Amino acid sequence: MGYRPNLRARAFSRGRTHGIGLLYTDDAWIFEGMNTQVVNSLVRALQRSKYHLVFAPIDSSGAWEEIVLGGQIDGCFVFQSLPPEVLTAVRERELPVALLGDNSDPTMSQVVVDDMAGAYAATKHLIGLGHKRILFFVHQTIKPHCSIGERLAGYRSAIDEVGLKRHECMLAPEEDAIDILVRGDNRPTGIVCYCNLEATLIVHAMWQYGISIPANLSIVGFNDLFATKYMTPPLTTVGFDAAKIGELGARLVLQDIATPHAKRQPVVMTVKPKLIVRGSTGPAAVRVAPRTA
Amino acid sequence: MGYRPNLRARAFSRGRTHGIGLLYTDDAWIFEGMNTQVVNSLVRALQRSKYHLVFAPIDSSGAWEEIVLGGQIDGCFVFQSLPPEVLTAVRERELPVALLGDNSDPTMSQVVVDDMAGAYAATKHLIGLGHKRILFFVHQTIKPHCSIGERLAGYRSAIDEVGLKRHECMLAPEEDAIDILVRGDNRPTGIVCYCNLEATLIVHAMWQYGISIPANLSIVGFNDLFATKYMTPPLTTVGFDAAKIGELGARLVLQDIATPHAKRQPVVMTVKPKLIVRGSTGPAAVRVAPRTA
DNA sequence: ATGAAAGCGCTAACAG
DNA sequence: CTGTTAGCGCTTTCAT
Repeated sequence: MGYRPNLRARAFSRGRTHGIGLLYTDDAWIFEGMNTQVVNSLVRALQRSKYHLVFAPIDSSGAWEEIVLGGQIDGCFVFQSLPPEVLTAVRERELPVALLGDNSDPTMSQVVVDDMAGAYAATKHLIGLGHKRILFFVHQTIKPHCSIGERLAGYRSAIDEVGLKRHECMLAPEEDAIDILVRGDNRPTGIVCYCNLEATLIVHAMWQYGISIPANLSIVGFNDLFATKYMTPPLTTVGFDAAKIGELGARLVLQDIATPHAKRQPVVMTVKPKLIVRGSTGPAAVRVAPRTA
Repeated sequence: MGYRPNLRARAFSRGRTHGIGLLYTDDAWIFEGMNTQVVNSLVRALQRSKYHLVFAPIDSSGAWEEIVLGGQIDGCFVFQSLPPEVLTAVRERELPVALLGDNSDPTMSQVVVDDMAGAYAATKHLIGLGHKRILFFVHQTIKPHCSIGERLAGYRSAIDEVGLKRHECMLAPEEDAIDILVRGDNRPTGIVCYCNLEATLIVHAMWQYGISIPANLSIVGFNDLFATKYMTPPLTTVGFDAAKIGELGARLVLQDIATPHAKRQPVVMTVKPKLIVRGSTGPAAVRVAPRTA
């Protein structure tokens, strides 16, 4: 009979807004790559439970404080790492929370990707193709993040296992990597990239140098996206189910909302990545002299 | 002295949540391409004014009704086209609103991109390079959207202006476009793509056929993204300032919120695109026989 | 000027 | 089990 409950009054009376915050800093790039898929699944998973996502970028305006402390949200997601004062505020408010892509605080629920396993599989793939000199490369624009260490560990584990020599180029400009790939007689024939960004940059650079992929250089990346699938050549990459992260994360905080603070238990859920072999990797290269760019 | 106003109580008392809805359907792909930048700027522009974005995907759950009719939001953005009952609800609620990427209702405020000018510039660019057979291509996965017609009109206007023949391949699978590009003696030497998706697909296909770009085929796309900038070759494309769309949109609805319903005036704001010339276009091709894929 | 009080629309506790 | 009422915490109006 046309009656509509007033959601503001209900929120006031019940002490719940049915909003869940998404706390993130600029450098988390939540609107890039796989992250958008995580966010998308977050929105949908929450909507299914009659909740909505409240975006709370942490910036100098301090608007996040209003949101977190003012009772605008019933729980929140912490996207990657955050300034300590934000975590403190969340804790003191006893706000249900799930960390997304951050494992720095074992007392909080979290969902993480098994990056180590992913990088291990990627490196093993190159080793299996006969590559002996394999570079691990992280571009300088990548911000410090736990996955860097995880992926590096996976790479090292595979390399060490077969007694190869490590070649690491960490948080460096791509010029450094190109230098290593193009100069000297002992150039790497394979490269494990931190993510699709490095892969894209390197493919682009090699194209300029006339080094063909995978004939002369094999490349593995991370992240399975439209753009990587249609690179020339299509990128061999470590993919994972990003939507699952959102679903699991939503379940965690919704569960905690329904649980009195005292009986909440931090739980960590892991999503397993898998290697997707495409055209950017092949048997260890017969080397050709690079032409100058 | 540590006092925190309770936002729920304030929302109740004042009758405003400081939330602005983002109404969209699945097929609007708001987490793809330029759209993510629009959304991102929306979030930031609102936060600057102490508002927050409430994502309201229109799905079968009908959750949007609660949000729109239940007073969960003080205004909203309509992202591309929506089912008519949603628009009706928005209108009846007299909710301040701005259309984003949709010009179907002149009685509502809106911000649009001048797609016609963009496509015109793209086509003129190819004409200027001496191309005589220029194809306009929209992939089948693109959903009906006003920009398709606009871009087509821009293409036609440029083509007709110099008396060339139109070649249009609308809402077709890429196989159709490839067919046109690869078979026969009178193949197009230039192609205007609806967006970066078509450009990516075509570049990928031509790579398989051994047709080199831009030597044998020139391609112009739409959207300026990391992925298009680092394509091989880098894509000549029509770019526009997506962040501006969010800023203007936010201004429009915030303004209307501060204005009594009776005195609100629909205003349309246009953002001008510009052609970014990169490596995927060059002088009209000397044709080579395609090798079989 | 400052301070008291009514009211927003719902929920939950309580009385009948 | 149904019907009444107090109360959530702020804003705004009205009296002082």
